[in-house]
Amino acid sequence: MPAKSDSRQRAWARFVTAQALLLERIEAAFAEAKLPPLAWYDVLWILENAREGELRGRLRMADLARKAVVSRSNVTRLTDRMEKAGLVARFDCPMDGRGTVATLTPKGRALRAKMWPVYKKQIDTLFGAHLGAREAEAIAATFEKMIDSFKRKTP
Amino acid sequence: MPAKSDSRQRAWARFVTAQALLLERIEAAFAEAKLPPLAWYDVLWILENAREGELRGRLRMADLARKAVVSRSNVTRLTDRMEKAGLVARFDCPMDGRGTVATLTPKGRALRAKMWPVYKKQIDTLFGAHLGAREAEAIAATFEKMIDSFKRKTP
DNA sequence: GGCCGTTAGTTGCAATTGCAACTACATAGG
DNA sequence: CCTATGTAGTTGCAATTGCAACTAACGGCC
Repeated sequence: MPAKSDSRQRAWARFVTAQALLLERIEAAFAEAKLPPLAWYDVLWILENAREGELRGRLRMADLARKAVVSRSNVTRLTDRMEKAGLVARFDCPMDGRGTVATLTPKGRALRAKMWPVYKKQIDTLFGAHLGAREAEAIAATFEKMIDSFKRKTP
Repeated sequence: MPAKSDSRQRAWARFVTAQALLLERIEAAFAEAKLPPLAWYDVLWILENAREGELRGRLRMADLARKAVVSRSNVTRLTDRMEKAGLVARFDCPMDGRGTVATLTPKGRALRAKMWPVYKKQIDTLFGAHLGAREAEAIAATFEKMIDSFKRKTP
């Protein structure tokens, strides 16, 4: 955002600011409801939707890290805390002696279900309310392009 | 992002993921160029563009915090580090004995100028390249709406 | 089979962050 | 004028985070 910024740069600036504001508010909403932070929700959701994988609901730590967009060491600690809270379980990977797989426990599944309405409400009022259906699709498609192109560069 | 997610929720999910990936890459680009993190750039840029204000290039700490979307305590530490690095200076606010104002030093201005090309390159290739001019304007306008509506709720 | 370069995950350590408590000052009301 | 209430900024402390170093184990190759 220099003095003369074109529309793309303005879009970037708003993009960053909007997300910072909304995430702040979402975290606050979780905290008010005495629920864990968004990062936990992400992990729970990723694990819950990992059933398509080869390992039926189990996910390698590195895959979890990639999907949640956090560092591997961060996933380790995150999983530590969530395991201590009884939300996920870790097992040795059957195919790879070095590997570890994480799964959701029933308690973890229940917590995700409890967190979702709180999350959804924030998404709807802060984000969705400002988007037409067509616009939402366009934005989803555009960002998906960015994500794909990014991953193509860093596989 | 539940099982049946409408387009707005998908848009939100992509929005969050895209930003996490891009910010990660941008920080890496700054680090590779031996430059400070993005948070420093933000502060430098905000201060450089604060000349419009009543205080001519000086900004109250709380205003800086609001514009950078960080907590007040965080602004204090951030400013501490940047002051130690000679990039900003702090003075007592003339209008308010409790207040402090921050300004850019020449060195700070120079650093921002040096960081911008690195930042711009990342924005252009990771973000701008996937946006048509019209689309960029739409996105900028939409996110601006979100930000404004948000601030109206929390003034 | 045994060695070598890679990869998976964890851990130590230092840096960043947020929340809550605190000090200093400002402003309103009596 | 003086007290009461609120605000600005900083700081202590605990939690989260990333980077780099480490260990264990895979896979190719001789």
